Parts: sequence; C-alpha cells; structure tokens
Amino acid sequence: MPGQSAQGELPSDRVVAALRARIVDGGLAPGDRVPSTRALAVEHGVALSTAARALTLLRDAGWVRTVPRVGSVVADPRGGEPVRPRRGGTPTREDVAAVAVELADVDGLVTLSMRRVAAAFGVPTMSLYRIVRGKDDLVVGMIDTVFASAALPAGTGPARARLEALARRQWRLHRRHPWLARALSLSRPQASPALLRFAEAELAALEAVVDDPITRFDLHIAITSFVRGMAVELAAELDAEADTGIDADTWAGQDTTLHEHLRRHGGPALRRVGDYPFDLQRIFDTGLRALLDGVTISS
Amino acid sequence: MPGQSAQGELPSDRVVAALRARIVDGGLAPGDRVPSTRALAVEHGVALSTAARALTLLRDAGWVRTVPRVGSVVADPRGGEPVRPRRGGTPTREDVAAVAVELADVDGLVTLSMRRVAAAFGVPTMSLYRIVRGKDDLVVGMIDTVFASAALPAGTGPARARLEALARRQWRLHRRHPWLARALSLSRPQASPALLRFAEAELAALEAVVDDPITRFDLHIAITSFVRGMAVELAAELDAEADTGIDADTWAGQDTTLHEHLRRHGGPALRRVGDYPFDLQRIFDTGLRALLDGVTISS
DNA sequence: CCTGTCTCGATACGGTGTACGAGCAGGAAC
DNA sequence: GTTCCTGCTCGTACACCGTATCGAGACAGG
Repeated sequence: MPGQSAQGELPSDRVVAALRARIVDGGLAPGDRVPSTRALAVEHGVALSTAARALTLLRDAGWVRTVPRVGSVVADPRGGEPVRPRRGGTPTREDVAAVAVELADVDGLVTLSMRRVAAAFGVPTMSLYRIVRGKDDLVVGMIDTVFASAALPAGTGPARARLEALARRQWRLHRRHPWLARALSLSRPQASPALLRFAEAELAALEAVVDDPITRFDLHIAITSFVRGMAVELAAELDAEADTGIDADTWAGQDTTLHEHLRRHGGPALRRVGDYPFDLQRIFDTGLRALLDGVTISS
Repeated sequence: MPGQSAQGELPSDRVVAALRARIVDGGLAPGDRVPSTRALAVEHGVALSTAARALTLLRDAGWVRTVPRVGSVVADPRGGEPVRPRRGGTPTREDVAAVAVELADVDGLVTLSMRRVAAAFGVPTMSLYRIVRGKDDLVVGMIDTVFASAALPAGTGPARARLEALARRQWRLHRRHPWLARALSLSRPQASPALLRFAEAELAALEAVVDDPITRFDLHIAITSFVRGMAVELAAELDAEADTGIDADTWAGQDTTLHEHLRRHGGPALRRVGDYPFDLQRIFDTGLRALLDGVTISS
C-alpha cells in the first residue's frame, strides 16, 4: 500500500537524493543557490509542495540553508550544527512527540492516528507532516521522548546493582507507557540519543563484569531484549485487564474455555504448578535476578 | 476504528451470550429448537447475518447443533466433542491459517490483509468471516499453526540441555517466520494448544532444576520473554536488510547519520566496544547461556 | 503594483477491517 | 405444486487509516 510508509521511496526523497548527489559531486558548491521550488518541480516533474518538502528536508539535514527572499543555498559543511529547528510559535518535533505520548498513554497505540494527534494539537492534519516525516517518525520521536524523560541511575557502586537499576528503570518506563513495548517492536532500531544514553550506561556497568568487548555488547542486547520481552507481556496483560473491565461476561466465558484447554492440552507439569498467582513484577524480578546471575557468573 | 477488533464487543457476541444464558438456565433444554436466524434478528434488533453468525459461533463452541432443514437445536452437553468442523469442500480454520502463514512468510505481516488471504484462497473476502472470527482470530490461528508445526525436542536427558533445545526450537521458528514476533506482541495471550505443549515441556524440564513451583513458572515466562524479545530484534534486523536491498542509497545515508549520532551522543563505553560484528545468532547464544546459567545456579 | 517564493490546509487516493442485508437453494408443510 | 421458511453466500458500504498533491493565500523585493 502507499501508506506503508516505507521510508525512502517517496518522490521527495528522489529529489533530495538528486540534489545531494549534485552537492557532493561539487556541481553545487557551498554558497551556490540551489534550484527554486518551482524549478525543482518542473525539473523532476513533481508538485510544487513536493519540491518544497524536499528543500525542507535538505535544510533540516543541514545540506542547505535558507536565505530569506533569495532561496536556498548550499551550506558550508563545516558550518556547525545542522540548523536548529526554527523557534517561534511553530511547534517543534519534541512538542508533537510529547502530545502524542500523552495521547498514547491514555488511549493506547492502536487508536493513535495522525488526525487525532493533529486534533489534540489544534492544527490541521497535514501540518504535522512539516514537523515529522510521517507516523513512523512520530513513533520514533515518542520513544525518544520517553527515554529522554527518564533520569539515569547513578553510575557508581557495584556493577551488579547498577545493571539492576538500569533494567528496573526501563521496566518502570514500560509500566508508565504500556504502548512502548509495541512501539519498539514495530519500529526499526533508530539511533535515538536517549536510547544511546541507556546503552552507554549499561555498557559502562558491564565493563566491570565482562572483559571481552563483543560478549559485553552481546549481553547488553540480551538484557535489553529480556526487558522488552517482559514488557510485551505486560502490555498484553494490561490489554486483557482493560477488556475485562468492559466486558466481564465474555472474559469469563473465555476463561472457562482457557481452563478447559489447559485441562485438555496441558500436561502433568503444567497442572503440578497448581494455583499460580500471576504477578508480572515478581516474574520480572525473578527473571532479572537469574539473568544477572548468569551474566556475573562468567566474570 | 470500528475494526479495532476488540473481541467481545461485537453484536453477535451479545446474541451468543443471551442464548447461552437461556440454555444454562434450562429455558432451553437439549433437543429444543433454538430460535431461527430471522427470529433472533428481530428479537435482538440485529441483522440477519449477525444472527446467523451467532448461531455459527454457538455451533462451533458445541452449544447447539444444526439439523438440516429444521434449524438449530440445543446440543446434549454429554454429546461428546464440540462438533468437528464440517468436513468437505469448505475450508477449515486450519486451512485458512496455513495459507495466511505462507503469505506472511513471503510478504510480511504488514501487507497481510483479509482481502489478500481471501484472494489467495480463491474465496470472496467476507467468506473468511465464516471461518475465522476476524483478523485477530486469524493471527492467533497462524501462531497456533506455526507452533504446532514444530516438533518438540526429546523430553529426556539433562534438564539444562532440554531447556536449551526448547529455546532454540522456538528461536528457529522465529527465524523461519519473521512475522511471528510481531504477531505475538500484537495479540493477547491466547490459549493455544500448541503453545501449551511448549510450556508443558519447558516446565517439565524446569522441574529438575527449580523446586518452588511459583519460581519455576516465573522462570518459564522469563525464558519465553527473552526468546521473544530477541525475536523482535531479529524481525527488525530482517526488515532493515530488506530495506537495504531495495534502497541502498537511503540506508547508506542513514548509516552516516547513525555513526554521527553515535559519535556525538555515545559515551566512552560505547566507543570502547569498537568494531562490533552484529550477529543475532551469537547474541542469542550468549544471552541464552547467561540466562540458563542463572536459572540453574539457583538449584 | 507586480512577481517570485514560501506556507498553509483542504481534498483525494488507495488501502484497511468488518457490519450489513439482498438474494439464493432447498426441504417442509399445506 | 405451490408457498413458506430455513440457513448460507457474498457484494456493497461504512468509518477510518496514512499521506501525496495541489490550489489559494501571505509576504518581501524589485
């Protein structure tokens, strides 16, 4: 589908790529004027707004800079930061992400649509697309927002305690934002500064425990995966609870069939567990302890 | 959206619940005729097809049985199995799930739509809804199909080896069906016979290692979560690879910005890792070893 | 004032899941 | 033999999604 949001196939990206190519070739030197919106439009056979979008993207990436009343000019590669998002009344990426996070916290990720975010923001739907590249990008921004909101635990003390604190911190984030697990599983791994800070802290703690740098990084990913896997379970649990509240009867019906299934297909080991108090916090604690035991044992 | 497919709120469920209530009350005894489709439709103010669907659901659940040319009749509770899905030319739930699995294996879960499944099956779209309850139900069926296709490793030998084999088997399933992780994270935990078989085997192996039944079940969930968390990573990796193939240029561009991000936001510990060969199989092995070390250590 | 440039927002497109109800084949009853 | 009435089939329609496109307006320079 066209709404698949497979980033990289959009017409504006083709224009961006072409211009970037001309810049790195030297065909366009720093200071040179880049073709105007209209020129780009006829040159590439696209709509004006598409060309305008391409220019915006180039500017946000730091390739060109906009000189008011003149046009866009190739930026100096040494020219410092990739242009701060223009301040002023216009909402920033962070603002939009923050609003979307609030919305998702209340209603979940499924009902989060661009239209709804825009409405909550008080702007027309399509105006969002000047601030974020699309829904995927918005979700990445939300993830970044959430992880940026979490303070890192102290980087001192015993390594084991630091690792535990870091995992717990992430787990708390998932408790607060149940959509997070689903969002992480849906999005590609993006380079999010806030996520990198967590990775950095965890790797630093692991240095005291694991010598081999590759194994160290492996274990970092393994721990993260464990936390996220548990978070997925948590999200599912919360969903189920929400459903129970709405429709207790149906749930009860499913419950009986669940028990029936368990009786029919579950073997002796499953039955031997008996009455099991399902408490994800305890499960998380137990699992994390085991995992960290295993990590520290190899030192 | 109305297609949110929150199971349990459908009008047909209300009808089902009402009829079930009348049956358990004794208002409708075994052998009694249940109201006809049309009668149900006017009684509950729903469409004919909704009423028909309700009857189908009741029959599949074994509450009633259809006497051709007469109507539906309350089934004898002792009457054995909940009615085999009628054999013959009509495709069964398993058939549909199998086709959907093939489709998802090739094209991924995102492009899997009811229309596409129906087309691949050669039936009209809406005919699927007589076989599965909706897309969520179809996905659950797909999960069940996949797990049912996997043979369980031998239930003998050292517990540690059995646990490892079980985790590996699940991991292999995720390698073969990259959509599986996403499907599991999206769906509620359903009582799937095939999944229960895995749980049973894992619990049996854990019995030799963990005495406390609650801790044992906790660790079972923890191990499963770890595997699934790693599988999510795997799915993301495969997605990224697919994108690279299609659009190497864009990916290269993202790569530079990724490295830039890493340089800017990554701390010393991240840099000290140096060149890291990203290989999820090795990461999985390392992580699993650590986790199982931690599990067996507490014995 | 004109004119080239940028900004904005409505509209439209192609997709989704699924509720709905008109039409159908065929045995039962008259 | 006709007329009901059954359950079944499936084409249509709805509400919603993400987002590309484009026309109309804002604004500064000449």
